[in-house]
Amino acid sequence: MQPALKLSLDRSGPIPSPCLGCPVRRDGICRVLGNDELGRLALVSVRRVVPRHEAVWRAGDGSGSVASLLSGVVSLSRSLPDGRQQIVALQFPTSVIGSLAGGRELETVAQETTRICSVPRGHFENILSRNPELEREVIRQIGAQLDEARNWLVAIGRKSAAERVATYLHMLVTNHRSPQRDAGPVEILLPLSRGATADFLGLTIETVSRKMTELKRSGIVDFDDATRMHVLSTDRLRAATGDEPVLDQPGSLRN
Amino acid sequence: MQPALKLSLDRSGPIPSPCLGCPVRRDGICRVLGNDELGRLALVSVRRVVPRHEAVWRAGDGSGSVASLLSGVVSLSRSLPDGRQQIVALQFPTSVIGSLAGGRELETVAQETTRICSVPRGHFENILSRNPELEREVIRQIGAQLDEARNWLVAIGRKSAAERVATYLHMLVTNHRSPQRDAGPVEILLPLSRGATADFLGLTIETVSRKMTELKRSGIVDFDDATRMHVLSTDRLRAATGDEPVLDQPGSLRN
DNA sequence: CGGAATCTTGAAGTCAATCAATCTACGTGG
DNA sequence: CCACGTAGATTGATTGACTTCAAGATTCCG
Repeated sequence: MQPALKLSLDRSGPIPSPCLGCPVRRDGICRVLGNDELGRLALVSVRRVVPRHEAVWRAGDGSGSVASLLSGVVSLSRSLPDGRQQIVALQFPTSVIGSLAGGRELETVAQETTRICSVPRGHFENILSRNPELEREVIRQIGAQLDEARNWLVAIGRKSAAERVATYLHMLVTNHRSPQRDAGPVEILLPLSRGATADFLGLTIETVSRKMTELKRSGIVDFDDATRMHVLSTDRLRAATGDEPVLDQPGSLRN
Repeated sequence: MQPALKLSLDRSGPIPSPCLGCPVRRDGICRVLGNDELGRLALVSVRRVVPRHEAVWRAGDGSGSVASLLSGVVSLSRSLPDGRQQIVALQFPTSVIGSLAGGRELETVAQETTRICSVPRGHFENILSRNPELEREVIRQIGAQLDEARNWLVAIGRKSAAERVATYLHMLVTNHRSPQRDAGPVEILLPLSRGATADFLGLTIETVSRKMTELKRSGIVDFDDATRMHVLSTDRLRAATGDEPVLDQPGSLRN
């Protein structure tokens, strides 16, 4: 990465009020904008709270918007005509969702109570074309999403059910405590219902449930209830994902 | 899309000689460059022929390049430490491959004799930062690849073996005769071996072979040999992909 | 022509799906 | 407050699709 270019030379002006104390100000896509552009963006942006299990927007709702995820978790999914469904991505805060390139029609559903900061597509594209730094940031974001989609492709295509579940849980751990060093037990609230988990992992509800029970019985994780998980050994969980060369850690299951 | 902006006002100058008669000149990513920039790009570009089944480059070969596919077919794949492999994308001519955003280390292998036009990553990024139109084109490309990866995620995660094979064959048909209207039998040379097809579809060689035989026995396609296919009914093939609402076409199999 | 890959085909085995209860959590209203 | 109803989750029994194992058949190339 290079030092910021001088193209948006308008770092002047006050921070627009809606953006003051925005939870995503530091890591979101808007961080590359000067206060001036940020102000223009803030003028057309709308904050919205989407309750758990409600659609953020419908698969093909015309014009479309681009939004930043402020909090919560959102699933992007696609269905076959006979109803089979696959979640193709989970989005966590600071991610951008909506009609950015690709334009594939994806069902976008809040899996937790979710707050977004939404901008009409046209406005976003205007600001985009004026801010090369923003364009590079968009490329970085889409690239990261492509990378992730391909990683899941490997998981869904080649991993066993147990490995997929472990991979999902391990991803939650990684997302939770960013790049922090591992250590003691972590408590994590699973954002997805068993059904959504199944749709994400290309499995059935029953299989997901069974594999979670196995992970629990083998002492890798524990559950207070269906959504409250304790990770007892991050190492063994990672070993169960199939992503690491096995060091013959006893108890690592692959079925 | 908007009419070309006046930013690269240097459409002047002669077409650089290597680009004269380039098979990708019209549809490749370079089409958005003026002759001036194109000339600079041509100076640092290298054409290369990669024989079937050879690596275009290795998973992590340092600096990296960005290349346009001139002809042939390339697979991008990722492996688990125990050797299980998944092809995460097939790339056809006009596509860009290499270290563009995402940066995930992917094994890149020619599945047919393949010609590429390659540029060192640094040079490409320089030209990229000078040409907003090129940046927008890159966003478009990555977005399309994201879209495709997600489509395959649905296929691998939720479709039966028979549907996956049909989807693959149908994709080849679609790629072959661009958006042309369907009609009589088409002959298509399968670019992937059975093994590579299995790695692409998340199946085994045997299952791929069996499903192809079933497709043949049901009269949807025919094979002269393992790689020379005749599509007898594009409609029934499409029906077999699972992507279309079924109109109760007799003979459409889903097992 | 011969030998090695690659592909096809068959038989047996296994993992995950399906079918079917049961259990738990939660919200509503009596 | 507890009975009741519903939705989600777990658990068990069985089925079935795909894999694995094992021969053959075919193609490719020296």
